[in-house]
Amino acid sequence: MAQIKLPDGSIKEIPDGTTVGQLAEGIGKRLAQAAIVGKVNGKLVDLFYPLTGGPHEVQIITDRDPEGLFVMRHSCAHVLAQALRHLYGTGVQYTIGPVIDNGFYYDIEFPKEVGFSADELPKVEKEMQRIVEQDLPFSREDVAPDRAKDLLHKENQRFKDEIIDELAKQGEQSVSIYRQGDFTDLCRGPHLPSTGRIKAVKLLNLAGAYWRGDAAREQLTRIYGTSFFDRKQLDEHLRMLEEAKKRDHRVLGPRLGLFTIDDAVGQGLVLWKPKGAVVRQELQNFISEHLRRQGYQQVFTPHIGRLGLYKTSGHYPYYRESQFPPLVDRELVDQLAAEGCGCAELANRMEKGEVEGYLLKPMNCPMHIRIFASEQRSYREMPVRLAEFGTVYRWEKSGELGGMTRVRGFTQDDAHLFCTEEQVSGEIQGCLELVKIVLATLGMNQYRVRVGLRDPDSAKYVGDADQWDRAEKACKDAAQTLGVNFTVEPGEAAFYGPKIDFVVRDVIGREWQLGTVQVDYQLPRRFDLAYTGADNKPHRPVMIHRAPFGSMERFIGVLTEHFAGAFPLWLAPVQVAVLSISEKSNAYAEQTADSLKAAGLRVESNLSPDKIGAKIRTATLDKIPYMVVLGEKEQQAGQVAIRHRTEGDKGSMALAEFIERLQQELATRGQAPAVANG
RNA sequence: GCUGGCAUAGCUCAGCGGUAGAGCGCCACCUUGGUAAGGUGGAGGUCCUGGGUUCAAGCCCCAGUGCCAGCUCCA
Repeated sequence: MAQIKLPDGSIKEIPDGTTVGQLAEGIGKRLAQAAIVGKVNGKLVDLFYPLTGGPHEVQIITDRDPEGLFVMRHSCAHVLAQALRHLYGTGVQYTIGPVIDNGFYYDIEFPKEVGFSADELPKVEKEMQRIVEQDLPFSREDVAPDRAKDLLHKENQRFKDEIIDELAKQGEQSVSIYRQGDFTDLCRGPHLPSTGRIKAVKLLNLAGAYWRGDAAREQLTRIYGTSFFDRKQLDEHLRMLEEAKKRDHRVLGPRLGLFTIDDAVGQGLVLWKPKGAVVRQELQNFISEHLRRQGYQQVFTPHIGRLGLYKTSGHYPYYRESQFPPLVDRELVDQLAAEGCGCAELANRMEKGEVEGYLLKPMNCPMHIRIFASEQRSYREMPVRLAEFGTVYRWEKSGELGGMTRVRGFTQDDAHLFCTEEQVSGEIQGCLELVKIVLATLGMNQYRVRVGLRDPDSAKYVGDADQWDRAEKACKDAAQTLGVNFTVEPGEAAFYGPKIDFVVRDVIGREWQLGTVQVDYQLPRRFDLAYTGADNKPHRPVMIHRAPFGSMERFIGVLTEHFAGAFPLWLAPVQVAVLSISEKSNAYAEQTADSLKAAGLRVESNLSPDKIGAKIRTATLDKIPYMVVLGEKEQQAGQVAIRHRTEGDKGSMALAEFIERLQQELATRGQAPAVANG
């Protein structure tokens, strides 16, 4: 007899060899019908998995469990590969087909004569549907690795060899083969009882992918799909994808006049248009207030600096690939040209440090360090906190660029804190507090925090172990004090010190690193920085790099999506739209707009001959927070009729009162709604 | 950088190897209106760039550039 314990705590005795499916049947008919797979002692197994001995903890996974969806999607990947073989012949090579967030994919190598395109996805879907309707049962066979290879060779598959060899090397005595109908695949499983359990499947797009993620190896076609247990959920998911597309900052940004990226200017170089500049300026003002409060000092530094500076910092040539090539000193170029020096030779000499040149700065820190080093420093003035909205340039590979989130020139809300060893902990806390204020004010609560620590088994880190221990503890403590969920990730530290990253997810599900706080022992040493201690001896300061927004470009890109372009009043490029009912009221409207502008508000008037409905629609689509509707009625009463973008008609009030309320809302940065009903 | 797809009016997109299209936007005129689209007319094109095939190329071929998806990378 086998002993099993069910999730409700009940204990059952069943004959040895009873399958999970049979167990489900014994519990209830409906459960058996809904059953997808079983979970035995925490491991997912097929319904035909036999239970023996025990005691085992057994749970029946149904289509209502997340694991059920996972298994179904995995089975979908198999059906996809099967359909492709039906349509494009046995020359179709299938490699790996895992489940991912919100779906699955399969990496395929098509025979050379097949030019597979996205247009054919519906055809493939139809074939998958046919396979689903046949309701083919999935079966499993456990075989020795060599036997598995033979089986798959019979299916014409060669990629699987490599996976099987690896499993064998890991000591696996047997591997599992799954089959449904005429399809055979190496797979860990488990799978659905049969293909008929797939209810709603949709192939989404294709993309290139490398075999084993290695650019040197075969290029495969990755086919993405998703599936759900009912049509409604699939439709809802597809609708959400559409919705997400509408929030995409690459669409919204240009439409709302925030920024443009112009091929004539260059790839990955952002042109901030007037409305985008307003948003950026407001954010910078906001953060500057907090910088002053926290005792930062603002500095400005140039866009280029001598190559030698970046050799000292270690940025050149170590990160050469991700920098724009150096600018070479004019006189030297002339002289070298006269000598007949070629490009290869020039690069060579530059590397060796024989050629003077300038680098478009990839980071601000070396220049801030030189500011710190420009004076003799006493422990009494520490910490020194130097802040700059500093623009840096990085040579991102062309395929990496996109929108505002991955660009070649960007402005960091950067700062470098030079402090004593004892001050590190407090300074980190101050940095995190700032990030927390920023994100809270903007209502961005969907972020995660990563504390990157050193890998204890690696020797690549600089600084002594004591320092590291203290700094890592300071980072962890600060994250704890901050009161946010954070993960500790050993091996994720920079080589020069531990770090804390804030990662935000955008509407398409991509994650972006925004704010970052990093402790650095390396640069103070490379630049031989020192301050005089109370003991009248020189001491090495510790540096902290921090950027709460990360970069203005990326931050505003993500922020645009976060608000779907509808910025809160304090950030809105246009805060109030003044709309005249008819041209008879244009004069009153203009006068009102002037008063609003005089009060410091950003105002746009619409005095066109459009009807009021159309004007309201336009202003609403432009995401302007407040509308002032002005007709003869308002003029006679000496009032303004207020409409809020999302809340609709707010009734009339005196202009002075409206201004007063807006100013209140601005003062609190929208933390308290200003124009309430009435 | 690699693979695939795409590139036509300011925007979103149709388009057949044979005279370049629609909707929105823009401009003008009519209308002077009351809380998400009033009507009419008009302007606007290097069909991404450079080559090639063809009597004829926006369409077919080659190369380049850019964008999108993904891979790889991301101090």
